[in-house]
Amino acid sequence: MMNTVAMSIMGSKRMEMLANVRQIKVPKSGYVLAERLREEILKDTYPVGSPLPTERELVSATGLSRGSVREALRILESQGLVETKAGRYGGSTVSQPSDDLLASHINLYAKGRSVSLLSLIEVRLALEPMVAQLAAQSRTEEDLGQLQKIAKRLDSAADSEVEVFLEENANWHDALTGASHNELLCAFAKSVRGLMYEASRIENFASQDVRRRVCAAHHRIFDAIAAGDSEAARRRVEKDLMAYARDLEAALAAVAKSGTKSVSDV
Amino acid sequence: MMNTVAMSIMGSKRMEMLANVRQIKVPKSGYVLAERLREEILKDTYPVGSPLPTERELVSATGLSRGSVREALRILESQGLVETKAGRYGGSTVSQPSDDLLASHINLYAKGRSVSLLSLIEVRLALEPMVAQLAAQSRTEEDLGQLQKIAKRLDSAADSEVEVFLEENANWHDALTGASHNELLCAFAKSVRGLMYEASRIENFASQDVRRRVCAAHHRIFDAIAAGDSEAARRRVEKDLMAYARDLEAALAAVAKSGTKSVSDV
DNA sequence: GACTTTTCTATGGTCTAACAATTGACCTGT
DNA sequence: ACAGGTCAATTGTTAGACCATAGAAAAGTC
Repeated sequence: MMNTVAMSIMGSKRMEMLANVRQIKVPKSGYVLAERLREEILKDTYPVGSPLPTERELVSATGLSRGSVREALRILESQGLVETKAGRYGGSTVSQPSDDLLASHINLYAKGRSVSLLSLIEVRLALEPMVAQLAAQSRTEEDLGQLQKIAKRLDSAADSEVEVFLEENANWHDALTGASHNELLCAFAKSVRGLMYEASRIENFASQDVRRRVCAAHHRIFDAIAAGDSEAARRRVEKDLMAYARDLEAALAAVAKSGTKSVSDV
Repeated sequence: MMNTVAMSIMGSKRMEMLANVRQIKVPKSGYVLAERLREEILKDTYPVGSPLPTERELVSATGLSRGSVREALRILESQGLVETKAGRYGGSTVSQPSDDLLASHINLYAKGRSVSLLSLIEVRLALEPMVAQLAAQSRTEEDLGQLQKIAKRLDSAADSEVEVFLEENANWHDALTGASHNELLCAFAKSVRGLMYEASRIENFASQDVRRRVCAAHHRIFDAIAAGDSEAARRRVEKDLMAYARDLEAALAAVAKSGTKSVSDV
């Protein structure tokens, strides 16, 4: 037993210690390994395709079990940093995160958080005018050829199947985005466009009238980009996008009387 | 043995079949489970915090081994869709991908692909003017108070330690970004800013002169946002950012004679 | 010699079984 | 009322085995 004086002293000592120890975080072994490997990979001394140690080598190097090693590899794989192949001469290799992977993470974020359609439009309104501006500055002859080829297909699809039109329209936008020659901007723009596409296709929104207007708009944008007039390209895209946003808003108001539309309502 | 006639018949049959089977992809079991759970989670019928089945329940429900189930959970965890806690009454629960998680994936993309500093500036130039514009439209009184508080601390840090200044500057930008009340735009802007911060702090770029100019710029932006003048806010940010880009370019040109600067050179 | 086919084998993919560590609820004594 | 101990369900981790895959290399065939 202890008297009250001793206890109060201990109490104060405890307080002192508490201030120094704080929260202790004991990470799981798989995450620790993933972290180490990630650092090593990002040091950039290993070109894409370089082989990582085999699972069994990692086991003996780390002292962990194969299960933990494999969990680490799954984490890195879903971050796009490694790829794994089975079979002899298989194994894990260093990889670069793909556009699609980043887009899928952005999608998960937007869907998981039920981001509103309005927010998506705002983001698109931030990205796409810049895309057009950069495309006007950086486009190659090949970019122009590609755009023109798709525009042709798109024109002929304007009067037929909606599905085909929508797909070719997506292709056209992807080609335009690619012409900006900015990977990150590209990845952002593509995934936001994909999200809006999902959210708006349900509405049966693309009437023939709308489709004709879209084609006309594309031609004007193309001309500005072909001429290298970045200011005109930006303004055109901005204007068209705002018109699109108004149309979409009107269509939604007509259809839905039930709360805010969000990307998860698909 | 078989005669040549029979063989040629078989040959043609083989061709027919080939056209129908195509490429067969055998996915790993963990990924299949992750996919199913992801769909279920995204159906949005489960609020954040809902418990998933325990690992052993998943084992008996799917017929997979615990290892495969755990790999599936690690995948979902690194996508921010579930959180897992140990202990009794622990287990996995539905979660929303956090801003930070999305930012970290964007960072991995940019670092893994060695995105150039120029590209980052371009993306920022797309995002931040829109952030300011939206902030001017949507800012609450609380947002303004927060901004002003941080601006005060920033002003007093302008003449002292660079580190403190940089941190408060980041805080100010985060507060501004938050005032736009657009989660996705927020997440984009924050991570791109973080990447540029990393890439530019090395350069010892924030001279006292620069710091003073930054503070003055912030005040002007604040005034526009407080007044609700979205056009002015947008123009100001755009102008300041372009000035910043020029300064940065000059500083880099002065320092580095060696190739293109990229975010991986840290 | 140029080609198919077979065999070989290191690698990831999967399963089983067990034990350790964790942690919130509950009980118990004071 | 409350500090501490006990309990039990759950994740964390390991060990060992076997299966499936897929390139290389060897063997066979024309």
